[in-house]
Amino acid sequence: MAPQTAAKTQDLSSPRVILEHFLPYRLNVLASLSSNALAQIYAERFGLSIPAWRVVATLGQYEYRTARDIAAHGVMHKSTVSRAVASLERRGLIARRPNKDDRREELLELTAEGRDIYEALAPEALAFEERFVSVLTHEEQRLLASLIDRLSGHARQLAPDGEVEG
Amino acid sequence: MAPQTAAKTQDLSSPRVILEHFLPYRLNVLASLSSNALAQIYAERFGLSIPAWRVVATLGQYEYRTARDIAAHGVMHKSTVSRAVASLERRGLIARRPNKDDRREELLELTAEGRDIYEALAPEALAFEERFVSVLTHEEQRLLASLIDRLSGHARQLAPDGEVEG
DNA sequence: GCTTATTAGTTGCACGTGCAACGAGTCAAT
DNA sequence: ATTGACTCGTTGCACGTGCAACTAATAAGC
Repeated sequence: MAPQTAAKTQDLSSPRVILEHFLPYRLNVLASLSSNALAQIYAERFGLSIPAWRVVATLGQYEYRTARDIAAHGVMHKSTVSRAVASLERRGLIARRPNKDDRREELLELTAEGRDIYEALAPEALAFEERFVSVLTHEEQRLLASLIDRLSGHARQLAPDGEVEG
Repeated sequence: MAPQTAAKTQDLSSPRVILEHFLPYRLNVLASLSSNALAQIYAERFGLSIPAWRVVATLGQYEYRTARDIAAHGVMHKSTVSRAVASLERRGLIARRPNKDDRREELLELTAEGRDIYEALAPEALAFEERFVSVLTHEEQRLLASLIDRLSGHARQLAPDGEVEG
């Protein structure tokens, strides 16, 4: 033991990251759990990848969107969206239509068949979410949502540039 | 309009998923934001992938662990861990030592060099976490942690089988 | 009008990852 | 001892994804 100071041996080792308490780690585990469980619904039953599901969900919600909007909104890389869009178009689930005002971009929308899938999927997704959060009271759900919102807003400032995989 | 009932046209369309309110989506976006920001630290400065960082962090915290433990604990696929371990071993950051009691498994530990990296990384990871959650009060942080814990426990029951990417 | 910078979207490439199949080791039953 | 079920870890394969470079279109500077 050091004679001069009362330093404990613990002080000589640097701080440790306790993974069970480490927020980025915990968030990723929880996000993966929810993502994978949800993916079983849209992957096994409709053959949709995660990005494809997001494109369908965005167009189901918003009617018309450009690929760029979906990428920014869904926080995905533009190449990821590009490939998901190409795949969905090959399957006849979405249609693209050039924007006459700016011919660089294309407006995307669900076809009738795509909307059928969305309308089959949406209730199941909502039902899953309900099961998922059923351990929390409504008040806790509301609180969690607001904490996530504040953290997300702050995190986007910390990582300012562009798209982030979601 | 239907003459008999006061049904609105809205009622004819199926329910929609509002992505901005959809918890699996929001969780994934937030997890990605934190993950990517954190990855800048250990990727750019130490050349570690996410799984490699998790192996190092686990061994930094626990001293000895098997690959299987790390996979289960870190919620990763065993092949993912296997490759991260192989890569870290090639770089001389971890060492493996067969378990004499059960020669199927190998005990992993950080080498001196691996520990150096961990000790450089851990304070930065903790500092990042602090910046990340600094928008929340301590009480809110504590609350968020408990909500995440309860959701994670519940989610593991919903998706019972095995490993989940983190 | 021309030149340069910027933006939407695509694609080749490299790489990380999940899956399934496999080898090696353990354990239980007989 | 032998068989069969199970577990730890590795690896071939296919595929999804990020990155950077590219095309086409637009916008800005002059």
